[in-house]
Amino acid sequence: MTENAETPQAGPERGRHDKLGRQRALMDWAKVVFSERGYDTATTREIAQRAGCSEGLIHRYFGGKPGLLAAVLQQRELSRTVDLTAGMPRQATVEEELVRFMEWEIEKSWDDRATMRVTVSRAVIDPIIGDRAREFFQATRVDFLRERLAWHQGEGRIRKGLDMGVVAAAISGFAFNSGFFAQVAFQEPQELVKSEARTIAAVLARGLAP
Amino acid sequence: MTENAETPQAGPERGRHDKLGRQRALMDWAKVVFSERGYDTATTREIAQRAGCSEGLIHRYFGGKPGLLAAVLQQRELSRTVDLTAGMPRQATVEEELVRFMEWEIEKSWDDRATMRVTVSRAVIDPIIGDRAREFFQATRVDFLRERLAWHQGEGRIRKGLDMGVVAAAISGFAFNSGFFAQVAFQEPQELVKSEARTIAAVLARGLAP
Amino acid sequence: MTENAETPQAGPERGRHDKLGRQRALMDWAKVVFSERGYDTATTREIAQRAGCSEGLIHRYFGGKPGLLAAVLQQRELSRTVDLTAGMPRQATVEEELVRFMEWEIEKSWDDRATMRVTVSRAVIDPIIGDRAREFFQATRVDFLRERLAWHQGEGRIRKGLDMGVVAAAISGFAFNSGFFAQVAFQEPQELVKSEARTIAAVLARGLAP
Amino acid sequence: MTENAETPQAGPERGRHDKLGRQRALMDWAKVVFSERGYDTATTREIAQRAGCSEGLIHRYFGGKPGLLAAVLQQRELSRTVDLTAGMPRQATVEEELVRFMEWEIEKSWDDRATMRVTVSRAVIDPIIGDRAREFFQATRVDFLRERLAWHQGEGRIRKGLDMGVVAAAISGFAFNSGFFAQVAFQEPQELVKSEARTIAAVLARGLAP
DNA sequence: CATGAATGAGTATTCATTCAT
DNA sequence: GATGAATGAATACTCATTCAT
Repeated sequence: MTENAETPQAGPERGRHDKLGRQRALMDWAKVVFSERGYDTATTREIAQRAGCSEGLIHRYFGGKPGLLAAVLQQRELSRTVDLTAGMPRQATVEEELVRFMEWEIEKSWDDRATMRVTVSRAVIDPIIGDRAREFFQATRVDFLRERLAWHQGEGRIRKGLDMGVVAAAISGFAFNSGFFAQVAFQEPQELVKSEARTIAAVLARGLAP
Repeated sequence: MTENAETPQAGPERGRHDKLGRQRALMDWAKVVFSERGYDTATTREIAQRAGCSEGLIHRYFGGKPGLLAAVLQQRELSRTVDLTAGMPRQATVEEELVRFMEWEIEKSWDDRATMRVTVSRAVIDPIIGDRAREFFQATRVDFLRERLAWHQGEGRIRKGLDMGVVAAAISGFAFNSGFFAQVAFQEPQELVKSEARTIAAVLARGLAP
Repeated sequence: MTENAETPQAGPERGRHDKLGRQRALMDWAKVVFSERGYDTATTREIAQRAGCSEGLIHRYFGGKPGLLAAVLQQRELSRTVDLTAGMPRQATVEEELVRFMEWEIEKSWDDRATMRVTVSRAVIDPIIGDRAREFFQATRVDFLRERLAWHQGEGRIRKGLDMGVVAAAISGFAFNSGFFAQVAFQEPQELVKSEARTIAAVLARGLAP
Repeated sequence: MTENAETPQAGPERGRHDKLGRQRALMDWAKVVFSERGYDTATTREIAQRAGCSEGLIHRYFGGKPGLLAAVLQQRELSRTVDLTAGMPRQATVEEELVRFMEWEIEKSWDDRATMRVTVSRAVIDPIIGDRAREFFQATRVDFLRERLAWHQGEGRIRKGLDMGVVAAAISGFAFNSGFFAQVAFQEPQELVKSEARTIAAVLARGLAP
């Protein structure tokens, strides 16, 4: 739940050969600077300075400022998907399944709120980032949740006739809204957000039951 | 459902003295341009050109680009709560109530997509705008919905013991997500979004029932 | 025969509104700076500074550095063509016609050697400028000379059966070589160049005679 | 007539120690890249990449980009006068002599167009290179042609009283113009250029005859 | 010796803002 | 009051060169 991005590792010593270390430092600080200033207002110069290396590297390694944002976004979602699919065991009840899913989203959203702010702010405007963001934010999560719900449906805990794809999409959207909008953008306290999520999970579970 | 903001009135004839007409044209086109390009990427030149007047006026009237954004953001707050309370009669069932509420949100979000893009894109980054946006996007709607749900609860159509404030907040968040994110930002077709909303409304209504 | 481009008029007073004056100053100083440093090495900053106005104007008025070069080139050739066709009366003999033509080319090349240096240096490499330069350098002059020679041929001073188009092209090329290459690039003294031209004109006239 | 410079030998295998091979590869590709892009626009990176070795070597071997250009420019001076005098037997008529000379120039210019582009593009701007270029392009050829013409004059095929030095200089200039400018810079088809040259050779021969 | 990672000075271009007309 | 010409500060990106490996 801590914001690990606020104080990235210092980059490699000046002049030393360390491509990987510099790429990492650049991406880490990009997250910070982008989130402090917004994508447009952030300057490649500041990112490079704080990462402790030369501006040109941003262009050499990532193909410029837009490439850097894309790289940050990608890296973030890669690690998150792994985390989602690996880290969450199946739950015994639908309600518990939904609660876990929402809590996970809420916590993860908080962890990298910095990156999410920039990404969303940009996605709303730039269709390229928008598409990418949708894929990242939604697709993997909806797939995951649909599979879980379908399994519960198969086990007879959800009534037949409901399309789990649609339900999963809707619930995933709700979770995203809680995690990002309510919590990050509108700054509601996490406990409140989570409690709302639990309430709604209960209602939904009851509504889904046979 | 038509986008009234995409083609604002052309401003007053060039060179004519018409302060009010020019201010309106400038603000109308600012919404469009800000929403098309984002605040930073938008240029005062383009706004002025499309509004049919000179760049200098943006500074004279609004104190520059930030002032213009502020004016746009502020103006919007006036007009919306009205139609919400006025235009929507109480419904006989909870499901119908939720369906209406969500559809209204989805349609309004579409009509207003230009302004919403600007606002959200900024709100996500700038906490001050974020606060204002929350109040506007959420508070009024949550109040409205809570009152409605409480009424249904009083009528015995929703089981006791549930906090309608929490439920209303959650549902309102979901509606916002459908209307703005799914539909506007991620460009899903309105019919799909609405159909998802109806499905989830049914599930929720069932979950709320005594 | 003086190089008028070396000390252009000072541009308009700073801040004054004078679009035309600034365009002129910019073009005048572009000639100088381009010729002093070469196209690539010249900087828009220096051009603007010496012209006494802001860098942005180069982009607003001419569409950037390449546009500025093109503008300079065009203006120069425009005035030259007028000069050529207006200023040269028909001569009584073929030899005199050729001598006059060559001397004109040699003198004009010297007058704006600065611009020619840049243009040629660039034309050799950049096909766009190359094509344009060929048109300017050759087409108008070849047309002019062909017409003159055809007239002499009609008068019986040149033998039938020779294609005046081919002859004109060749002679024009030779003149260009004398005026620019020998004189400007290779720095041979003008008198020597002219005397060579006169000699060859005599030989050619004799060779063309019936 | 084939362009041997356009596809130089690939350099030595990567990482192998082969100083001489690398120097040659670097110079060969420098000619090509300089001529394709011009000196300033060419990048050491591209040259090194195409030569198949690392950028650093350009600095180690040649002392940087300017040094590489100097090396290219210098190397060329060695090889050309030889084939001129060796390869061309005396002709029986003046016209044939001129035709041969011009055709030789046109063909050589084409073969060497890469180097010529670089050289001319620089010579036009840089007086030092200009001087060297004149010596090379002109002096040797003028000497050669003067000797030939003087011989024809001695044989009574050219009228007395004409200064063969002046005539040779003029004709050599004309040949240079055809070979380089018309053909290489302005991209006229070689056959057209040659045919023009033949026409003018006939006219000149006739003009020179006693 | 050869590599390629790293540098930083330098450039064209953009744009909000000012101000002469 | 309205215009649009002019400004200059700011920015992403390039590239010759250096130097750790």
